[in-house]
Amino acid sequence: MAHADGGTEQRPDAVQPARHRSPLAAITRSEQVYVQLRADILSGRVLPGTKLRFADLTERYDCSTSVVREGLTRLAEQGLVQSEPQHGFRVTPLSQDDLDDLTTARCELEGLVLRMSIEHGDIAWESEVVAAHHALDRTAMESDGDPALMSESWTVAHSRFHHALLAACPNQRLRNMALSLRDAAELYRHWSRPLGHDDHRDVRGEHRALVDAALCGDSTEAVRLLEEHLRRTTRALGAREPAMSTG
Amino acid sequence: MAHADGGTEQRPDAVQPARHRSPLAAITRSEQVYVQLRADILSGRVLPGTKLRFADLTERYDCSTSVVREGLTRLAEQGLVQSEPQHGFRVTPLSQDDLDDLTTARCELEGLVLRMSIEHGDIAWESEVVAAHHALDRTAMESDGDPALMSESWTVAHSRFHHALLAACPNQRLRNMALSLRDAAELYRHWSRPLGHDDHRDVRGEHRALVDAALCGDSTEAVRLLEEHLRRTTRALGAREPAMSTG
DNA sequence: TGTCAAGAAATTTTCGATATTGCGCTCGAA
DNA sequence: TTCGAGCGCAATATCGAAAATTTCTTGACA
Repeated sequence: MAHADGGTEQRPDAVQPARHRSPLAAITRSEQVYVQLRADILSGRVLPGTKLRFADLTERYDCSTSVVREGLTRLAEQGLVQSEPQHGFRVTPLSQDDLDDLTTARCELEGLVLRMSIEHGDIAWESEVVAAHHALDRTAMESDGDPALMSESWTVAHSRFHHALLAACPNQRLRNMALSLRDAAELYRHWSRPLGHDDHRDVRGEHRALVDAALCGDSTEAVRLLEEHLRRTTRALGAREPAMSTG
Repeated sequence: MAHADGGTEQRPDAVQPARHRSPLAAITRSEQVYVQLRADILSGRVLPGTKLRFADLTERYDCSTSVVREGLTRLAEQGLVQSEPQHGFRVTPLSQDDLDDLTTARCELEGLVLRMSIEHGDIAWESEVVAAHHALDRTAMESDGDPALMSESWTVAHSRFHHALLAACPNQRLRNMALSLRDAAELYRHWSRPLGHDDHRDVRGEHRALVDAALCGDSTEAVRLLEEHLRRTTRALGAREPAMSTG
């Protein structure tokens, strides 16, 4: 399995053996491996386009092919990996066309969900938005180690902030679809930023304006700001090479 | 496996052995079983809420548990079946709340996709819409055997018509999401109609008006008509018992 | 030198069996 | 009679290997 970094084998293995948990909270090996596999892809530990071989994965996650296969199947259904019969799985490659499509879809759908969220949000929702924004605002965007890389903590805070904004949408289906589009976009955010990014951008300012509009209940303005936010990100990413999928 | 009818064991087995097909068209057993399982659920041959036991399914589809499991996993990811760890899978039960959510989501998303489709549709698209509508218009809604049941051919024609309407949307992600919502709604259409349906409705008229608006390029009117169409269906279905999930 | 076929190696897919978990039953004690 | 522990059955989850398929390698032949 080709990893971005050399040897981050950090598998938390936080899940306790079954007998120590309540029966209802039972978690299967498949679920664990699926979560780890998904995290490894979304956090950028595996390059887009990378072939995912069973032999590698069973060793890495210490389980049988069945379990790996189930995880990959789920991810394939989500579009995070691609399945080609008799040829196995690979992390979905990046392409400019796909990014354009993705951005359009997000502007439309995430905009819609944000509007619904603002119109249905209560005080608890507002609180969580404020809290998430505060945390994001105080987190450094650049990584300590390498200034060209995004920090892990910023990524987490950023994700939490946008999730918070959408959380009050009463329609679970629409919300989940919007979130899955965010996940798909996460891949691009990870792999494109080192190549070309817009230094003139005031990302923090964009987030602040978004919060202000949301808390005022001005959904139309908030949606406008969100779309601008998303398109700016796409434009920054578009500066990279047209196709960076590796074999 | 509890089936709606007694013994429709019709497994086409249309797929030829591998050596007779080109390598690229290779189809795995998993794919076949997944397609059949999906069809069995969407076409209403399995009651919503039904437990899906591995022993039954492996016998029915003549394959091992792994293959069945993969199919069920994919369907679970789509929301057509539910997975409860250590308790197996069951066809997603129907509920009034879920139907309301689903209808709202469809009005928003399918409306959006229809608008994009109309605004991007070319002559070939128009032709397919006209053709699909003609076929639908000439297909009897009631089944020959039992007038209370919808005919299989009408269901197919109806699906093809709505797919045709959306086909010109240039954004594949949005289109696929809209189609997956249609699939989810298919379950409700199947299982609710016998219980209560609105005889005063002019479904054919609704479809005709939709086509007229679409071909005129009047996307706003078309979206309005589509939303009305969807909400009417929901209202008709809402007349049934609140929860018809079976154990 | 280039092409192609045959065989070997590598990889995916599928299977059948084993391990594990959940559930219902019996049985004994309070 | 009721409750709970223990036992056995049924169903799911996981494994490891066989089977099937693709890919790579090699060598003969033009």
